[in-house]
Amino acid sequence: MKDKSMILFKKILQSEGLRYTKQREVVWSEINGSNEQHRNADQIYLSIINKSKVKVSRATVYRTIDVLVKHNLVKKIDGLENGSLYENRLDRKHHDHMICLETGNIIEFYNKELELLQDQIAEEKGYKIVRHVHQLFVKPIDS
Amino acid sequence: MKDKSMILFKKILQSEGLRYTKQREVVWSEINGSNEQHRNADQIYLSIINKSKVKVSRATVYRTIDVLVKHNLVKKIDGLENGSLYENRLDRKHHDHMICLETGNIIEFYNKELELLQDQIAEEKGYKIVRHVHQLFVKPIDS
DNA sequence: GTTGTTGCAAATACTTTGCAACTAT
DNA sequence: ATAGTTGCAAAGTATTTGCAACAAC
Repeated sequence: MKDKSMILFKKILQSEGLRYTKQREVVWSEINGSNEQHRNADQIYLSIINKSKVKVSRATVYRTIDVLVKHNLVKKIDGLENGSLYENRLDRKHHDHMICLETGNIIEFYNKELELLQDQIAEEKGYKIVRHVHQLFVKPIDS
Repeated sequence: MKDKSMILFKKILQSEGLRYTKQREVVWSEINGSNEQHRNADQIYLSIINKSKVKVSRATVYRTIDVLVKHNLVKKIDGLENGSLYENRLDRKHHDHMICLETGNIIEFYNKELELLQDQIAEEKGYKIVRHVHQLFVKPIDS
């Protein structure tokens, strides 16, 4: 599994004419292997620094994430207050996010009807959706 | 109309214990009076500098927009590449945005069914929506 | 050996803030 | 007169970039 994802990553690097390096490996393995699904670049960077013996800089974290996002291994969540969050996308299906304003907790949701409705709205105006951002900022019902 | 919106703004300033100044007036009147519905802070600032005799700084534009956003006279559109856009919200009904990736054009849309579906999704998880961001990044169907 | 990659520090872009001068009340 | 407001320039924040040293092929 860890192996499969790394092979896939290598193929992507190849397809882009990029080299396979320890730094790139460790960035992808940190994102892909962590239970933390919603972290910013700095959290990912610090996590690597703490547990990995490989030296990696913030610049390289950002540069590697760019490649991962481009090839849909990682999803970038933006539109939040302070920078973007990143989540592993490999073997995960599409979903959007509900962000609790009281706890900062992030809840994932997916609704097929809603997705279809979106497509339809775009189509009616003569467009097709390339990507979308759908975030619900919420509070617990009893608050 | 211009008058009504300014009276409302004065009331809001009062309610916040803020003073009515030429600078604040001109920022709100620029946003409320313009046909341009999707501008960033700098565009609004420059537009004021060009046509108004009142001296206003960028800092004041940002500070005034904060008040306007807080009181729902202005909607902040974020999650875009470079900074936020602002639109007049007075006497306008809720809508979301479709952003054309080819032209940068912004198309507004509103779909009641979609709004209800959203509420329902949040409710199912025990939350109520405070605000939401829904942006469709699109391309023309024939491209 | 050649060419891509890295870390660093500086640059960038948008926005916020401290402060002394100014202005509304 | 007093307390809030302004403009300015500096600081802040997240991310990107130029470049010399370095590593993968």
